[in-house]
Amino acid sequence: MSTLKSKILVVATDLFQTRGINSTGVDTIVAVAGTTKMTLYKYFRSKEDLILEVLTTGHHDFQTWLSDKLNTNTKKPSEKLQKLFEFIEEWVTSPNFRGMGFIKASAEFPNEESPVHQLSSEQSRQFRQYISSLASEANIQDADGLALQLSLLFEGAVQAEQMKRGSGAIKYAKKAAKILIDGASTH
Amino acid sequence: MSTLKSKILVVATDLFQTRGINSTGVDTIVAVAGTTKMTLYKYFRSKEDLILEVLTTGHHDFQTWLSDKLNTNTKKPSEKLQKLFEFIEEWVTSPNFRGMGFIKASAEFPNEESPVHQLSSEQSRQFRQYISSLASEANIQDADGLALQLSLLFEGAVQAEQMKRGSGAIKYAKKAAKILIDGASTH
DNA sequence: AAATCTATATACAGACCTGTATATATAAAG
DNA sequence: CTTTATATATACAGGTCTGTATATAGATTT
Repeated sequence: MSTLKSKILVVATDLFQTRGINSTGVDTIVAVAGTTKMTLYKYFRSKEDLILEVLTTGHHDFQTWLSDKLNTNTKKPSEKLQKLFEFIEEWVTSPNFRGMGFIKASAEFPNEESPVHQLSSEQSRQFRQYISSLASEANIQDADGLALQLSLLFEGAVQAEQMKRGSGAIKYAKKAAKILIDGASTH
Repeated sequence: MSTLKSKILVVATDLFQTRGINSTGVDTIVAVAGTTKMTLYKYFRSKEDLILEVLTTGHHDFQTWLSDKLNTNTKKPSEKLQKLFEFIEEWVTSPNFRGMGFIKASAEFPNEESPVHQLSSEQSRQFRQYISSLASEANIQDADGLALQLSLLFEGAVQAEQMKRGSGAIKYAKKAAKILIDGASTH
């Protein structure tokens, strides 16, 4: 991938997260990236295309990082679920953290017909599905229910952490997750 | 309050919730409300003023409804905390439910200098504070911690319910809340 | 050295948005 | 009936945004 294209993606990810997607014009993006609109529109057909690619890249990076981390550091399925929020905390508090795109995107694009809404909604569903599969492997009865609860904690904590770095929300989310996982495991 | 003004407020609340705040122009609001821009700008100095009033009204309505409900239906402090999510579920699943304004607003206005961001952030803090006071009265040690956890569940569930009515998220949030409250009460 | 590819600089069309100005209707009150 | 207050209709100024058109500079290849 061209260095300019990836530079634009990085800058857009950052600006979308800190200033909002709709409030960030392409002029601002190219100015910060140190290029021009002509170049941006060479690599992305439209701003919507850029948004979709930012979302796709961010989600892919997160999912890859998380499943790698889980697969290399744990063996037993039950352990994976327990370690999940450990790694999420690590991700969220890392300097590379630029927020979870789909959380903000679904709020800024509430129209269900919007491709941006559809993608972010799909990514949210995928992540919940991933948690649910971990819960299933750990022999938890209501895997979908637990996955939904954990995703509520996750999305809430990420949003809080986005709004105010070092809010500590993720710490309490982790504690809550442990309690919920333990509760769901016993019956 | 003039009927036209309240009509504009109701319509704006609805459109902000379903289409997003930034994506809803004042032309659309007055068209749906059956009036004109001149009238809107008579009652609201600017669109930002309208947004702030929508937020204030919505939050006030919710807080009033909730504390009334808690005060009339329960006596013991510990009961209030237990009943909290019962009533929240009732609120969220009621036909009148038009979402919690501050959740969406804080996502659409991430700039900390924005008055809209400041108000929505303050409302989120106030609600958390209210939960914390309930927890304190129920003699829970880490009242702030539990309040943060419950607010994560609440905000996550409301957002999920906003995005897809009847998602059932609030039901699982309620179950999770019960577990967390019980856990925090025993030690 | 000539041709080609990539990025820049700049201007602009067309759309949309907020907020205001002006003129008109309607209805209540003196 | 006349005055006054309230709402409408409509047009528009000024700004911002996306996306494109045009001309130019630099660098690499032939």
